[in-house]
Amino acid sequence: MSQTVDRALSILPLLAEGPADLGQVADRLGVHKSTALRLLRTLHEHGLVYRQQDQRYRLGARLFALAQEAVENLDVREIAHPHLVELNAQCGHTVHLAVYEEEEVLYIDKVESRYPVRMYSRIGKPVAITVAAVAKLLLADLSEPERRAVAEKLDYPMYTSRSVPNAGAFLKELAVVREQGWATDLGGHEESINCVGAPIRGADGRVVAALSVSAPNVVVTAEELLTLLTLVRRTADTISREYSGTNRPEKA
Amino acid sequence: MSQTVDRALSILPLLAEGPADLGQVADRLGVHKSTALRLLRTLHEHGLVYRQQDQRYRLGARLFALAQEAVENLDVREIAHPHLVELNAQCGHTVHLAVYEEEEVLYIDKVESRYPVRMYSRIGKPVAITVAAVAKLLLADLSEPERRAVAEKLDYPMYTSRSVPNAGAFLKELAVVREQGWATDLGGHEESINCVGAPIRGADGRVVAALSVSAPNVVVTAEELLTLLTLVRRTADTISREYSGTNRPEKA
DNA sequence: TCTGTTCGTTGCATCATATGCAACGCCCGT
DNA sequence: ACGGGCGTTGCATATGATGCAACGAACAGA
Repeated sequence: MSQTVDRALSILPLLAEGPADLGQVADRLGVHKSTALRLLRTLHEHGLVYRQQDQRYRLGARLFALAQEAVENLDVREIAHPHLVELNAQCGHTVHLAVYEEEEVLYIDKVESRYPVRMYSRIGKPVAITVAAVAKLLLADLSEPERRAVAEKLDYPMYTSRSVPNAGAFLKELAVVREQGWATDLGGHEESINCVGAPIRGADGRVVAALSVSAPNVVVTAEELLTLLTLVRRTADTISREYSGTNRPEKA
Repeated sequence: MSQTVDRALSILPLLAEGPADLGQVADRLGVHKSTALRLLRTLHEHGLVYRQQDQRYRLGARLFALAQEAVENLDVREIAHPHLVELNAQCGHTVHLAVYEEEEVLYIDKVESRYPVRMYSRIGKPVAITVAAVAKLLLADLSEPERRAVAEKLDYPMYTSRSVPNAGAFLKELAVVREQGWATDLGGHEESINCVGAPIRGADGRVVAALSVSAPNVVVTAEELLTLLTLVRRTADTISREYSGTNRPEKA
């Protein structure tokens, strides 16, 4: 809506790909160098871009600080955190907390596994939306038309042979998840890793976040997965109760 | 330099404090509501702000994704990471990697302690600049006038009784660090935690990053700290060599 | 149910402001 | 010494951002 701001902001994803010099930025924006310069200067003043010694621009430090503050201000996260830690203490595996926003699912908290096997994931990182247990949980709660709309738009990368292959299969999976109130990812993202997840609901019953436990194939047998499931669901329910209690829902 | 962009970007730190509605944003920017609306809309289109159900604005998901991509593109981080993991494997404690940028020091990587005691820190979080070992290392490498300028500008919060109290003491400490080529934080941030750190240098000898090991007081005796020191320095030197080799310094 | 208030939204006329141009200066390589 | 590339600056133009005023919806109180 505001051309100037629009152009300025377009610079950020561009720099996220890697450092770029003034000319490159101007070209990719389709504007004159002097214009690009002024935009970059403004971004620089706000700390969003950083100028390295070779004069090329990179994304700047304030970006991290902002993302950091933002994530710390999420009330679900604050309430959930101690419970995630406890869950981790009980099962030892990696615990994730995720939310849905604007067609993306992203991790907002994580407690690392006690075991040497580590999952590659990071707070703020967009989740593999078509396969992750938390993603299924969050999307399953959308209205039927929304679910369809989103499912159609997604890509379905085959991380493994057990990844969800297409929109049809995904919608079917979402229906199951919606029905049963929990979700799994059985080697759909990484061959050797299974996850079990459960939804966290606000006072109005809508899913506001989802948590999951990720455990390596070798360690967790089918029965173990079942124990994990009950544990996970119990934790999620506890968080839901606490969240609904302390936190008035912002409108239904 | 660009008023419109400047105003738009001013909204971000404002929202970092917590969600705000249109009126609040307009007031704090000192502009008309319609103006604020257009700015927010533009930010929204780029995913930097998110509108929650109660219509208030929050910082958005893309912010995280951007910060994420940015940190992953740092080449020091990429090179250092395996060595940090190995260092962690050898000593078991939390390992941090940090860089200096625009008067801030921030963590860009972290390997968690094997022990249950966890430090509160997060990638992207600004470091307690006056006390952390990594901060001392990074600042010690600045030119003398720069050091003085920065030291004057800083606050010196007394996290503990052993925190660095003022600019004078800080500059003195930096001189020591500069001289000896390593740094410590002995309970200056958290009473019970000690850190040892060493600098990572580029081909031109300038410090490009710093790493540190953080260990709880009770576990690490004076002699143990010494073993950690040699281990830490060795790791840092290894990374320095690798970084200088593969990576032509961007100008001296 | 009606009324007053608050808050987000829209269209529009005005002019502040972002834009592109052209010229300059700098660094680097030849 | 010379030429090319790149970042930077000042300036005239008109584009596009701004504030206003009016509308509409949601809400509270009577």
